[in-house]
Amino acid sequence: MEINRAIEAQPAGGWDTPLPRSFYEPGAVEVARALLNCRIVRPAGADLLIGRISETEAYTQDDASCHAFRGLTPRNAVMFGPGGHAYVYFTYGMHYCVNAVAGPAGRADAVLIRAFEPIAGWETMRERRGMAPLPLAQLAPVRHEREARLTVGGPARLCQALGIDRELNGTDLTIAGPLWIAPPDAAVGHASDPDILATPRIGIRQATDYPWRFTLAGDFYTSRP
DNA sequence: ATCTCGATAGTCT
DNA sequence: GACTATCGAGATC
Repeated sequence: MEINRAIEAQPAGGWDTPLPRSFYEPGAVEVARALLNCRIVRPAGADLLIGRISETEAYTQDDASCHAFRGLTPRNAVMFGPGGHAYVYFTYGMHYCVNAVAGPAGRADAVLIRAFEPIAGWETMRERRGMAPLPLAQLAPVRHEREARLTVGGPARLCQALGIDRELNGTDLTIAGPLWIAPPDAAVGHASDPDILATPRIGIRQATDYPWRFTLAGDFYTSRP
């Protein structure tokens, strides 16, 4: 297995220390693998929403299913900028999805964040998703079918849980602002290559055979392989 | 567990 | 005018 440069370049740090721009410089496939287990962080008023990224998809500018495949438009403009920014798009008349832009400026790659494990702020996430609060006795997220529906099973669910909409399009993910991505928790660590599952991407009609959807073997917080 | 379908609006041909 | 990197409800097995 080849060494993942994006992971090597990643410094140690807490949830409050965003990954640096250099993390996003490789292409979408490499960054998509490296983002597994990293933490997506979203301040929400008084509390903080944090999730452990558990499912990603890579989109490269050479790939017919990528929004940037047919060139620059107002919608996909942030994909053509430097890596480490959020590309948020609106689709099907009602849903938002978030990507982390990858590659250097001029290379329009992006990584779709499809699922995460709620780590902090799950009460707020449930509220935003329109789900009933859990019983008071439950002090932490439980690995339950109902709980998975919170942030797993489609990329628009996690956007709803985190309150991500078009206003966050273009957000710099390398600074601690309204949305950023931090390294994995030290106790969790980076995904090791042998644990990463690569399967076809979901919901596309072009280039359906590229195995560019990444999950972790045995991870509860991912839709079925 | 797996399916079909409707909602709903922005983007591009 | 067609299509969409979707979700949730409801039907059906």
